[in-house]
This record gives sequence, C-alpha cells and structure tokens, in this order.
Amino acid sequence: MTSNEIRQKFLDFFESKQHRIVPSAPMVVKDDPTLMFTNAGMNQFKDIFLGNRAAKDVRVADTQKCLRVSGKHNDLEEVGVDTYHHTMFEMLGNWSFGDYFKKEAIEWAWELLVDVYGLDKDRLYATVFEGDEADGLEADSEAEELWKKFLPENRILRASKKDNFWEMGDQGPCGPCSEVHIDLRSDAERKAKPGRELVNADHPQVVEIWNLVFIQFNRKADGSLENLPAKHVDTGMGFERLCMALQGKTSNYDTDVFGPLISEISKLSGTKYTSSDSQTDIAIRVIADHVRAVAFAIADGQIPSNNGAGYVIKRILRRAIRYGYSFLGFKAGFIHKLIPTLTAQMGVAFPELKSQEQLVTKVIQEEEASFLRTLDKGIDRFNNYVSGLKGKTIDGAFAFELYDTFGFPIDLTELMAREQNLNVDIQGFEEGLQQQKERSRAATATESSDWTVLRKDDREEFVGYDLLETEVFITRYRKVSAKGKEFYQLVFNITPFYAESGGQVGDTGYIEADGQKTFIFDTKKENDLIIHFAKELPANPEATFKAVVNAEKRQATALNHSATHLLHAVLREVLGEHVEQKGSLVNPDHLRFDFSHFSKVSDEELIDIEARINAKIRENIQLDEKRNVPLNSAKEMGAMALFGEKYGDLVRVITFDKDFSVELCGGTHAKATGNIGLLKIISESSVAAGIRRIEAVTGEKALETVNEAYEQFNGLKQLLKVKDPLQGVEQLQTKIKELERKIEGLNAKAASGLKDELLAKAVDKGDYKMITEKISLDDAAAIKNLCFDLKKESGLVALLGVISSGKPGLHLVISDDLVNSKGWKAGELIRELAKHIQGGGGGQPTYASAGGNDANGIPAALKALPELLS
RNA sequence: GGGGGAUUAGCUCAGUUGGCUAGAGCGCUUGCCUGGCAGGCAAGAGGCCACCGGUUCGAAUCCGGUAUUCUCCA
Repeated sequence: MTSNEIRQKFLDFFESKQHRIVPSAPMVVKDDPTLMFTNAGMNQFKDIFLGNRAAKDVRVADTQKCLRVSGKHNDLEEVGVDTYHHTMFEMLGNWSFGDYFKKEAIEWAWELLVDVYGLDKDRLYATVFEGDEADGLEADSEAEELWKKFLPENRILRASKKDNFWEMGDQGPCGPCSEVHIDLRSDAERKAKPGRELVNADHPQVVEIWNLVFIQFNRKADGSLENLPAKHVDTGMGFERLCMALQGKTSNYDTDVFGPLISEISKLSGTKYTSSDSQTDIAIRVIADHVRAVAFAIADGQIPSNNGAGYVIKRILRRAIRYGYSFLGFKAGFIHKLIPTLTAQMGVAFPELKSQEQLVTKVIQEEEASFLRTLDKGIDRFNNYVSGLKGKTIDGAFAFELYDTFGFPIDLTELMAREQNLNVDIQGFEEGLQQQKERSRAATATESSDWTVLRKDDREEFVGYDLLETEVFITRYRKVSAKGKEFYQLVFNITPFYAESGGQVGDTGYIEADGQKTFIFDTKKENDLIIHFAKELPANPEATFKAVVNAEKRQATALNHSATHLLHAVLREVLGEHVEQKGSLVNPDHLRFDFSHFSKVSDEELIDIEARINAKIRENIQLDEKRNVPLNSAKEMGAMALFGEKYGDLVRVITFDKDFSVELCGGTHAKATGNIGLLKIISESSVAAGIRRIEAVTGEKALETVNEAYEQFNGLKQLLKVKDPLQGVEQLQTKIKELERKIEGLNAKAASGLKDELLAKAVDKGDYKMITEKISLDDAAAIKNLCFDLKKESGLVALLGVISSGKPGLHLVISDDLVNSKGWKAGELIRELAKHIQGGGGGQPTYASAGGNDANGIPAALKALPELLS
C-alpha cells in the first residue's frame, strides 16, 4: 500500500462513518499568541473545545500537517539521529464534538487498523489512564472495558498521567487518553521479550501509532478540574509511523514517504543510504526530514527570518545545510534541488506545495547561499583564533561568540577543533548560552491571571463594520503583567473595535461609563476572542459602557486598506499573475505590501502602477461588501484564494469592481475608492529572496508628501533662479569643485610662503637648523599641513607655538634624517615642552602636538627646546 | 521582544593599548610590452573611514545616540 493510498483510506473510512472531511489548516499559526505552528491535529478546532465557537459538523476527520521542534518528546537536535522523530509530519485525526465518545472511538480505531488496514492484531497494545491521586481521578476503566472486546487483558496496560492524560496547556480542556501501540519487532525478538515491557519505553520498533483523547474536563488556573458539559473525542495518528507499520518497515525513513527524497539526496551527494546509524545516514535523514518542514512552511507563507516562526524555519534549514556540509561533502547549496522531488510526491495531497514551488526553491536557495557565507566567515575567524592560540583548549567564551554573534554552529567548531587536535571548553559555551536564554526569558515574561467572568456570553460579535460607537458590557477581563508593566485585557459582549488582523492594526479609542473614560490603546485577537487592551480597569466593570473608536485613525486606516487591494490587483495586471500577497501592514500612516516577484520593480513599472491605481481611485468604484459567505461561494466569485482560512469559516468578500479586485478580507474599507484621494508610492525594496515590498501613503498623507516635495522643489527653483534646478545644482557642484581646487592651490601657496618665512628665521646649530616661532594660524588642518611640509626639509627641527580656538598649542616637527641620526623623539620631547603651557600631548618621533591651558608659557616652551636638545 | 557584532575605494577586506594628512587584493583608466587559457610591466584615478553628538593636544580607532545589516536567544 502506498502512502497516498493509506492516507486516502483513512479519509474514506471516516467519511463512511458520517464524518466531514476537511482540509489541513496551515502549518503556520496566526491569531494564537501561545503557538507558532500547528503541532497537533486538534489545533484548528481549539476554539470549539474552548467553547468560543460552535461546531458546524459534530464529526470531522482530516490529515493535518504539523511541525514540532520542541516539547517534551521532541528536540530538534534529535531528529534524524533516530528513525522515528520528525519536525514536520502528518497527523491523521477524527473528531467528535459533543457527539460520540469512547465506545465508537475505540471500536472504529480497531476496525480501521485491523479490518481495513489489515494490521496483525497480535502486535497491538492499548494503554489506558491509570488515574491520578493529586487530581482526584480514577483509572479509566470505561476505556479498559471497551478494549477487552478486542484485546486480551495482558495487552491492555495502564499508564501514568505523563503518558495518558492529555492537556492543551496549563489551562483549558483536557482528559484521559488511550493509545494504540504496535510492536514491529521480529518474531524471535518478540518471543525473547514481551512487547508489553517495551510500550512507552522509547523503543524504535514498539511505538505509539494512535492516540485517542477523551476530552471531558476543563483545567482552571488554580489547577483544579471541572467537568465539561459536552464531551469530545480528539484523535491523532502519526501518518509516517502508520506507513512504516503497514509497509512492513522498521524505520519511517524506509517508507515511500521519504524514499524518493532519500534517493535524490543520495544521488546528489554520491553517498549510499544504508538505514544505519552512520553519520552519513543520519545526515541524509536530517535533510530528508527538514526539507519537508521548510518547504511546507514557506509554501504556507513563512519565510526564514530572524525572529518568531521565521527563525524556527531558518534554524531547521540551517541544520540541514550543516549536516550536508559536514557529512555529505556539499559545499554549495543543494537543498533547493530537492524541491521538485518533494512536489512530485506530495503536490497532489497538498496543492499549495505545487503552486508555491518557484518561491520555495528561490527562498531556500538564497538562504543556503547566505549560510554558506556565514560558515566561510566563521572558518576564517576560527583559523585566526587558532593561529594565536597558546594552549590546547578553545575558550568557551570564544566558541560562544562564534556561535552567538557570527552564527557559526558549535558542532562545527568542535569538529574543526578535533581535526587540529584541540578541544573546546563546552561548559563555558553552555554557560554563555544559558545566560543568554535567561536574559531573553526575563525580557518576555508575561503573566496573566484567570479571566474574571462577569457575564456568560460565548460569542463576542464585531459590529465595527457598521458602527464606531455602541453600548457594550464587559463580559470578562484579566490582568496581564509583562516586563514590569501591568495592563488589563477586556472582552465585550459586542464591540466596534477592530482587532489587529490581516495586516490591519487594531483600533484605539475609549469606553465610557459614569463620566469616566477608560482608554483602549490596542485591540488584538486571540483565536476568536477580541481583546481590548487598557492601562486600567474601569471603576465599575459591570456598568454599561459607551464604546467609542477613534474615527479619524480608523478612516485613515480604511483608506490604506482599500488602497492595498487596488495595489494588489494592479500589481497582478502590470507584473503578472505570479504576484501574491506575502505580507501586509495597514495603519493610519501608511501601507506596506509584500508580494512574490522575482526581480526589482523598475521605475517605469512603478510609475505605471501608481498611475493605474490613481485612475481606479478617480473611477470612484463603490465598495461591494459581502459578509458570511461560505468559502466555496467566495472562490466562485473569483476571490483570490488565500491560505489561512480555517475550516468552517464564513468569509467576507471585499469587491471593488467584480472584474478588478475581489478579495477575502476582514478589514475595514473606504465606501468608495474616490475617498482614497491619492496614492503615492514611497519606496520599493526587497525583503527576502523572491519577495518585494512596496510602501505607499494615501489621502491626506499622500497630499502632504507631494506638497512637501513640491515646496522643496519650488524653494530650490527660487534659490537657484533657474528653470531647471537639477541642471543648476549640477553646475553648482562643478563650480564648487573648481573653487575647492583653487583654494587648495592658494593655501599651498600661502603655506609655502609661511614656510619660506619660517625657514628664513631658522637658526643654524651646526649639524642642523632649528626653528622656534610663534605663528598665527588657527586652523588645525592648516597647521598640520605646514608641519608636514616642513618635515620634508632635511636637518630641520621646528617648534611652532599657536593659539587655536583660544587655547595654546605646540607642534614639533623633526625631519626624518635627524630622527635617525640623533635619535630624537618628538613625542617624548613634546611632553616636556607641554609642561610650560600646563598641558599634555604626544605623537610620533617625527611629528607631535600638544595642547594646554597657559598661553603665557609659549615663549618659555620655545626657549626650552634648544636646552632639551643640547 | 532581549542580547552581541558589523558598516573603511566599484567589490572583498586589513588597519594591533588613540599618534602613517588611511592601506592591500581584485576591478577601473592610461601608456608600453605580448602569439592565446583571468597575459606582463609601469603610471594613475577613486575614501565626509555609515550618520549625528561627545571625550582628547590629536579619533577610522574611545563613549553616547540614529540608521542599515548580520547573528543568537525568546
């Protein structure tokens, strides 16, 4: 059975059990501050479990792309070393939202595994929750009894809270779970040691394949549990492991999920894969795993970057490059060459991979090149350090600096050290890393208290499309402290405040009751909740409030948002259909739009784009807004399919001329394009490989911008008194250059005059000449020039006294031949001389300067020189 | 969000406790030589040492700020 067939059978099976089959949610998570990536199949249904959203279908099944890089069972550095951990993986799952419970879940699991897939039932084990005293929970004997229908008692095991009690986080829905494990060892091995002893023991061939979670409790912030009114089933089956079991393999990497990638890596590197623990095999596994994670993430719109989710992707990619570089001999980028193989294999089940192929390739290629540069620099730095190294140990602080500041991987440092018979102070390195981690944690620590619920209200409605002012109640609030600052998060029954989303910033404004205003400084979304940020809590939170949005800012933002849609549509007209939104920021001041495009947008194109947008503005196209449109109908309307919609979402469609711009969008918009007034593009730049950024202003801001430039231009015209200021400035520039040259000549002449004057006053001291004079030159550069001029003379010592910006100074020049023959050092002499003017100084043997406070001392200093020299 | 680093000629970079009116290689220009594959020799142009401020007799170098960028952590 191929992996594609296995996936399909799962979906078909649950469809036959009246489940709605839904598409995978994006792997990259938005609107959830606690999560960067989808790490389990249930993520997209979180709001249903939390009670924030009602389920549309009570039975659902899907395959979900997930990413895990940390957590209790997953450490990035372990992936590839063993044969069953992955960063990106597929999770097959079926759900019941308040519908069926343990009985059906267990029966169907058995039916699918044994009757449909034909797994050997003698190899299966089930675990059930053993109970927990601290939580006051009994063992899950209900599940245990159900399993007894299928399995002998000695293959049903009780397991601890750690393995068999599932929780979403510190708070929220949770419950006991029951897992199916499979023993894939040979008959001989199974005879020698019963599988039941290896369940939950991290054995690579006795593994969990399916986890059935029975959600029946809610964990409160104080740690206590309460029963949920509606009980849910949440299951997750690791697709790659299932394939391993069904294809009779002992490693996930030996299945056809990874096969094509592995043979391609093998081919590119000229290294054979032997499913062993050798470093080359580990490297091949690492790359095969990571390329999937990175490609899927980029296809979902997550570009490698320096923070947040982007940083995680970058780290995964760099780890793959590192392994290829160290163990497979890849000295140039190679990972991007694997993309066609991956797309061919998974592009059908995940069409986004196919449509984003070019971007994925380009982004990976660029990142590979950049990391290889980083490696080169690190190697230089390392060699430099080693050449000056006295002992045999590389300082931990240096290794950490290399890692922290220059991005050079520690294992490469160790590898290179070994090659030169050196060792690395790893403990010192770890200490540095630990300190850095603590610093970061301290800086981001936030603490939130329990929600104080004032009113039961499971749906907070956004009314801000139509109203900027309305009466609201606070339904719940909580205090949050971050970085020593405290503020409150408020949730209303209904709200006119737009929460930051789709690039549009959150609304600001205030709520008012009993004459007291509480300012809302930001509005954000947490899953489906709209959260209002306030510095303080109103005196009476249970009052009825008048909620008022800052209308001026909202309107300016709306103009920018509508303009963004026009820009998007025009970009596709001018540059081509490959242009897709990759990021967007819309605030009252300006708009920023990132999009896929593979070359610089030329000045001519920018002018064209701007002109077309402004033409659309003048057409004054009326806004056509449709709310609560099912996703399918929206697509039929020609709305650009954007990833990021969740199953069950009703979308909003914003149209400016159905033949021009139709977009799915939750943002606020101008009533007609004419309101935008004017759009002015401010800049075009690059953000990443294959992604360009355009920034623009609209409305009043645009007018201001244009006016400012116009005024400057007029001012220039008046100043220059010419028609064409550009030409005028050019003329001025050449003139200035000419004049500068002239001044230089004059200065040289004056200096040589002064020099001749000084030379005439030189006193003959036998084998050398000496000048001791007070001169009236103020400019430091000119004095220095004169001194260097004098230095060209042979057999000359000159001490010049000056008053520069009111302070006395001395300059001593000794010609090179005297420095050589007499051994005089101007730098030392000047320190003696400077005492006369109560100052200090220094310099080189041939030229030195000093400054001081007592101008009256200059004659004494001049007099002192002959004595010093004799 | 919090650290650390970098910014010097068109490009890649040196510049050592502050003291060459800033250097190298490549590239560029010009001239001469030359029977090829980055041809050789010579001369030359090219720098507000990122920007703003401070300390100092003196700052590319030290201190503060800004911008850009790299990087680690969250």
